[in-house]
Amino acid sequence: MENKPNKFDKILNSAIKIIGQKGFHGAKVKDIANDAGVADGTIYNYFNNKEDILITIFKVKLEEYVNMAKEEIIGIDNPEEKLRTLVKYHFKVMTETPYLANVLQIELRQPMKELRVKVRKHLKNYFKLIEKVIEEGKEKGFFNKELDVYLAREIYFGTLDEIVSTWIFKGGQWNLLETSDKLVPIFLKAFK
Amino acid sequence: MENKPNKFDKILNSAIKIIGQKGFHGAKVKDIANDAGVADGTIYNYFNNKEDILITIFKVKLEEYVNMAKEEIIGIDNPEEKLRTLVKYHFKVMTETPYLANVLQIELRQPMKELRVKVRKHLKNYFKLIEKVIEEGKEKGFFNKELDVYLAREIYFGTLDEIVSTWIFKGGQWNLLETSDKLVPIFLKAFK
Amino acid sequence: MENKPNKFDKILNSAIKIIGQKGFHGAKVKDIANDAGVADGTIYNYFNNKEDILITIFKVKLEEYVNMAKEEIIGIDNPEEKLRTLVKYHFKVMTETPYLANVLQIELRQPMKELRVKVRKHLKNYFKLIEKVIEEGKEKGFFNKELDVYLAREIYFGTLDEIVSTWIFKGGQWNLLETSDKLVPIFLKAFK
Amino acid sequence: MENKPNKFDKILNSAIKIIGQKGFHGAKVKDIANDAGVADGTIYNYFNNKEDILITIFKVKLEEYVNMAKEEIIGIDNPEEKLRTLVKYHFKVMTETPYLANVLQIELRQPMKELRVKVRKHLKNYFKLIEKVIEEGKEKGFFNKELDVYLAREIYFGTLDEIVSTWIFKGGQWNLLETSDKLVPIFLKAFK
DNA sequence: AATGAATGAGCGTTCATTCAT
DNA sequence: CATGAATGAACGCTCATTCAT
Repeated sequence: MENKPNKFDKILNSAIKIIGQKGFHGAKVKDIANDAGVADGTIYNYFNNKEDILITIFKVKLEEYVNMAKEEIIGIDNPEEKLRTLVKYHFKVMTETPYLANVLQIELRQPMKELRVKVRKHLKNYFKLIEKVIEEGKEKGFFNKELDVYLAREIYFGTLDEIVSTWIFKGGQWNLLETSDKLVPIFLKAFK
Repeated sequence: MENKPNKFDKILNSAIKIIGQKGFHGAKVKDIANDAGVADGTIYNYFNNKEDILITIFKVKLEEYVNMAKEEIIGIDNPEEKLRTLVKYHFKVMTETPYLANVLQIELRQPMKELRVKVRKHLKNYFKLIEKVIEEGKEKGFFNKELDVYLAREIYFGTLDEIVSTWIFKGGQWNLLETSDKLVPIFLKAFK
Repeated sequence: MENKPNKFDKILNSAIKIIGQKGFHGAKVKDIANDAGVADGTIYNYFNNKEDILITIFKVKLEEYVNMAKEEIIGIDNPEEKLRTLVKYHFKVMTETPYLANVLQIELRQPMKELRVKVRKHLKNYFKLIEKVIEEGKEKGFFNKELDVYLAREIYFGTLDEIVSTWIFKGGQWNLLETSDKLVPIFLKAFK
Repeated sequence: MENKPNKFDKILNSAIKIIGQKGFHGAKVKDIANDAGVADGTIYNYFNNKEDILITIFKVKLEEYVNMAKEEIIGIDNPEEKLRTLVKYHFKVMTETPYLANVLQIELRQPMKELRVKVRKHLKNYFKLIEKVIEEGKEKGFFNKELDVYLAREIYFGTLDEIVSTWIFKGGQWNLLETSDKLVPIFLKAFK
């Protein structure tokens, strides 16, 4: 139970690093294997093929992310405060794991349709979490009763996505946490 | 005076179609040539290489887009009305030219860094247009004097981008114009 | 009778320049046409194909060379003096027309067998000229009666060829005429 | 310990054969792979690229040649005898490995300058060997004290090169060893 | 499980040649 | 004769995947 997980994790982390640096197409299986310190062929003992690696990154890391995000808001009652916490957490993770941020931001828009479907599937739980918070905000009277939850989630996620994209694009030159201080009040107004 | 532009346009439109369907990597030069009804080599009379095709799509089509968008708001005084018009125009174009929408939405996040830089460069004028409208809204008292224009533009663009992404992802099953009717009031509230 | 020869010569000289710089394979028909100030297609009004250009260079330039070389020794009786003159003339031409020297030195060893046959054919008259001088030297008692004329010609031509090759290879850093002053006495001893 | 050298040698020998027949440009990587009984891609496990194959031929085969040539003269004291042995050995190798002879004779004059430099580099040790023998001949009083060693080497190599070129060109119709019996005395006279 | 040599389909690009104008 | 846009066959090289050891 220890050898395999170790190697699996090693490969997965190397994949995040290499794909984050070079993109899915630019990342060669050999590069990932080298970085992980295993032979090319070994990768195929843990993953079906190259696509499977990417999909697994999304599956594992987004699940991790959602679980952590849920823990972050576990003691919070106020839906507005929950939202603020989620935004901060999003920016924090992106700042602290830049390779992963690159992968999530960029590979989410997979040009290969079938791959895109598989990849976006794992966002669903993240979307659900956000939608639940917004729903709760509506129920508790913080947000507008007429607010379309799905649209609000698109505003939420699209905005965060764009902010991180720009931030990555500009080389991560500023502190995203300060951005969240300006962003959250606007969200709250928007959803009122 | 007619042949050359015709062939250039033919190739460009075929490229939009094929790249829109299969993504930049999935689109083979041969596919584009076949679709345009020219020989492979002919493409290289009009473009330096495959990358150049993608960059040219962004250059030409975004310039066209921005020029048309500017015309759309030419007679309008009210900044809120301008914003509403721009949102509608965005959704209209995406609806009417789905292949182009695909290219713009997906290839904007090029994993190849150098290519991404070149591609995003041509968004600048679109960003400027939005920022100008928001700025004007602040000056005329429609929007909050404290509003960060760049952040507002990221909300605007990120949201539209995400909405269109989801819409494409779901196969374009609903009318984006109805979405705009719900979205614009939220933007206006957010920017107040 | 004037237009055509003009253009023919222009193309031929451009071909010598470009092939001399880049080699036969490296020289593109377009490069030659550009340098000659004509359209690509025009070349095919004067030459059957690219190979024909190279063959024509050898034909025209070697004929010119042999005719000039013959004139150089026209008033000379002494076969040793003739040999000295031919060596000097060889080095002089190679020094004064470096592009041509490049072509003759390098493209003579055409890897394409059929082309090589056609190219070397035009050396024949040059070989004959040398052989005649050596023959004459034997008859007049300057050279050894037992000397194999063909072998002597191979020594003569092979040596000059190698000297020029080395000289080109080293970037033409020294004066070939000085080399001839050292070389000729050795030839005379060898053929005695 | 046996597979890898085998495959490397197989590819190298096939390359000599194919390049010897068709020239460097005419030899397709696929041809070489087919002849060696390996897949195209396998070649790139042993060589960086096509150029590298040619350079390696020169490196390996000329090193082999020089080592063997050195052994040939190992027990010989007399520099004239050494020279005779080297000439015979040169012709013997060219006769026995005609493909290699083709490659060495023809590809030495690479039109591609950078490649030519790399290729000729590996001749240096052969040149040094000849020069050493000539130098020794001068010191021991067999050759003229005034003889320019580099020029003598150019005569030696240029002549052998031209003789083999002509011989290859004419289809190898006669015995080169007989030529050496006539050539060596001329060399000895020339260097006196 | 692990290895890494071997595979071979696949692709972007070049360029000699043609031919309608 | 001159043009130069169009052609399309051809090739070096890559790299995900396999499989004998």
